[in-house]
Amino acid sequence: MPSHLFGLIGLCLTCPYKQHCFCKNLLNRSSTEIESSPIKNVALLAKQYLYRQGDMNEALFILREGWIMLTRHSEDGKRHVFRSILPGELIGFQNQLRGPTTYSAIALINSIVCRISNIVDLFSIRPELGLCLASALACDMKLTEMYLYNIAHRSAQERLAFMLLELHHRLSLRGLNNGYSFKFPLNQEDIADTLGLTVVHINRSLQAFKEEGLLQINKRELFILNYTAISSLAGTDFKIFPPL
Amino acid sequence: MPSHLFGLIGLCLTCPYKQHCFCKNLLNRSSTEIESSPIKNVALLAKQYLYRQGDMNEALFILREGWIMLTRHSEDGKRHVFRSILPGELIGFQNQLRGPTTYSAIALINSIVCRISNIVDLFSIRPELGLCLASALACDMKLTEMYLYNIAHRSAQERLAFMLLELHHRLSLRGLNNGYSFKFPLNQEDIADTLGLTVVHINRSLQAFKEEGLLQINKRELFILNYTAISSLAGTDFKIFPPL
DNA sequence: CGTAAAGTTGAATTCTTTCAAACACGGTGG
DNA sequence: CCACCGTGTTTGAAAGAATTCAACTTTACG
Repeated sequence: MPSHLFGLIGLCLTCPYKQHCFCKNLLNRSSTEIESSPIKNVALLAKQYLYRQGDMNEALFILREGWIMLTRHSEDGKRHVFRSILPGELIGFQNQLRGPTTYSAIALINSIVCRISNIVDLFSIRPELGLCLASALACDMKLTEMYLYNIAHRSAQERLAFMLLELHHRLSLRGLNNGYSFKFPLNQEDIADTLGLTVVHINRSLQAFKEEGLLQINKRELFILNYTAISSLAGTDFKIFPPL
Repeated sequence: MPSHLFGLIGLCLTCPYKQHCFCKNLLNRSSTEIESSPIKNVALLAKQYLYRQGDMNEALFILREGWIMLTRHSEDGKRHVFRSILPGELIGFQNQLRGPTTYSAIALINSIVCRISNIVDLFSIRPELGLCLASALACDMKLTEMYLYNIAHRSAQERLAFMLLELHHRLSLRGLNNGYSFKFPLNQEDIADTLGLTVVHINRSLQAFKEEGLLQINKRELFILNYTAISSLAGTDFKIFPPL
């Protein structure tokens, strides 16, 4: 491929998660018709911020490898984790809206993101991307709404069961699970801040699960031992979250 | 205007909330270049459903007049209100994703919605709409995230203050307020189900506000008497939600 | 091996829910 | 015009879920 074409599609063709990316429908076209585009990979170390709440950020990002969390800090010191971003997922479009970013993006483990710096150009060259983007956002919205529902109306154990299975489901769609177990880089405080509970309470809930033989955690790997039981607590059929 | 052009732009030109609609950027163009499109108005009576959770719904809707709530019922009888839809706002795009609708849309008062039935055609004729749509979804997302944060981390009175000012803000952007007061068709159960609290507790919180002279409710109209006090409880600067 | 970060435990407190009953109000029909 | 009915609002008391605070233990890591 000529080097001036190394851009959107050039990088995408080598992306291991291209089938989960919002732009996947464009990949069916011949790549030679695609213009070069200001896209490049960025590496992040564990605990490094991609951007911070309050920044004026212009770019769009897609996670290629790793695990990113979207977090919001409030004046009174509380933190909320909006969601975990898994490979193939898109972040940063919200920053296109007027005003500074309302949340931070932080890598939990070493990660690689694909950075699209000039969105306006990209969308003027390929307006069909707009609809792809809208679909990706609608998926995020659906997920966020499910968290909203769970946090608003359900008990600590139910929320926890929902979250763990939700992550398992999303990882499975990407082949990032190992049957009923998966790499789990979140600590108990991250879980607490995702579910609107305290670390202490998450700790007790997790222990209850372990004592009842529902799951096990070992060296940042989570093993679901009794899927049926956790699933009935979670109370959600994850088929409502099909792949993009 | 020739009658075959009475479609997207024909209806839109007469829409009182066109400046708040996701498609507003297209209205700057000459309307004669726009093809006819399968768009029409639909009237809803109070308490009538626009669509129901579980339906296979294909259309996109924009509220022209009235007040719609997006609700989700769970098997155990609980209800969650995701959000109130105000004139100019878009709903139903999520239904484009595979699978049945995950929530219902119900009119609280008599309403009129604009129905766009063939989305695929519309977006193939006007691909730029995709980006407009994505921006509208990003706004919804931002709002939903703020509710998520409030519900997950803050007290009943704080959530309530947030919700009332959030509605006041969004209504103000549309000129649907009357200074510090506005038409308020929600009952206490609707508020409770939006905030993840019980009616009883909402009742007590509202009374506390009334006793301290912060607000007053009269014949479905809400009067904010002490904006500063409620605002400090709400703890949010609504400038983060600019018009589209 | 020593320090910092993460996880665990108990007891007391607080906020919210639950349950049950009463009240207010608007609309309808006799 | 009044009695009645349903929906929505109000009130009290007891129970429950999660938080707070403070201390202790374990794990990770240079």
